Amino acid sequence: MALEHALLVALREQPASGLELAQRFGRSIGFFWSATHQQIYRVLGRMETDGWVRVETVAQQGRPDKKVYDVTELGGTALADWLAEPSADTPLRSDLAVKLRGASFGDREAVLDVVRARVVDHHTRLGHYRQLMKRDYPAPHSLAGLELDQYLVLRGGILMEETWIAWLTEYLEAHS
Amino acid sequence: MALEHALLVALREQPASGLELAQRFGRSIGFFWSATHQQIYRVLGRMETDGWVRVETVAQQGRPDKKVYDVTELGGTALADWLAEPSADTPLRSDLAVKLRGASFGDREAVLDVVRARVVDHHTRLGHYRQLMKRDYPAPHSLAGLELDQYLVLRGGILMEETWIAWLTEYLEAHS
DNA sequence: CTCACGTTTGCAACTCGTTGCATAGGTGGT
DNA sequence: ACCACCTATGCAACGAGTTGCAAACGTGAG
Repeated sequence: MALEHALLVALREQPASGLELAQRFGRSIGFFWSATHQQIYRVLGRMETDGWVRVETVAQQGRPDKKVYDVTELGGTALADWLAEPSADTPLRSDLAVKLRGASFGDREAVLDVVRARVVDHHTRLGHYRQLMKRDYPAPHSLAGLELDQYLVLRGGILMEETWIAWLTEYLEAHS
Repeated sequence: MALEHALLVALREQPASGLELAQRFGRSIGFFWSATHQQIYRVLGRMETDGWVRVETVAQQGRPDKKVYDVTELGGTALADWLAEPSADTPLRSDLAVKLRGASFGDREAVLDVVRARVVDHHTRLGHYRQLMKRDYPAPHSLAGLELDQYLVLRGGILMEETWIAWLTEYLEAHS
């Protein structure tokens, strides 16, 4: 699918090793895409044989060598092509929504507890995002290009978290 | 993951055949969970061997027989158990977000076109949801139990669509 | 020196989801 | 009769994602 392309975007922003990519995915890009290190290694290998990335082994002090990947010209055009493709919108895949809908068929109070726990999660994440926002983009109106895009994606993460909280709160209030 | 449980919820609402389930997933429950008929057939088969559902072959006039599935007691308790489990929140997995972030590395105008197309999609879907809302739940405050839950999930679908539109609109405006 | 620990890379097995195709019953047109 | 089409069920193959484990390298503690 498109983990390839997510990696291309990440590597164009900054060349990195597999593990560094995995860590970055836990942060910024990971708002909208996640991947484990095993998956990343496998895909990087495939991308290397396809000639989308080149690799350079870098010695480190006090640590094993790392293999730093960078995007080739071929990879760059593959990315540009993909960016221009129409993208089908993926249905949400939320198991929590299924639980909300099915609450009548189990212990409703237990489901409400599950929902309350998730509200806490979303608040935590939202707090984290807002902190990033304040730290990295204190003056959004002066941004342009890559930085503006990064800001806008973080902004989307915040909007999504706020929506989850609003929705789940509405659910809890309707059932109280 | 939890397609099993989504099917249990659907079948508890109304026993159905595989194809009917696939069609319903294109609608109501499908706001937050989708599945093709092949996948549904496979999972229904597994659920039958596990004793979660029972099956009854129903003759129809002018059509091939269909196999109507219903939830067993064992399936009911499996569902109730799952409903009470905490549910980890799934990262969003949106390839559009990756494109937004990577737009600098390709043709920005092309990416904006992709975004505009998606805004249209979301508007279409939102219109559809609002129509369902008006038709099926004209008086939300009088709802309770299963119907209230169904209403609230549809409500969530609407909130999500509105958020997508708001976000993508903000993106377009920032780049104009 | 050895052992526990952390880092980086990687393999293997499994599950889940998608795509393409196949089969079988039935309708209606020519 | 034949063909095109719809409904309903299903198989097989592939690709994507997850989980558990392992190997290789280095540091620091005892």
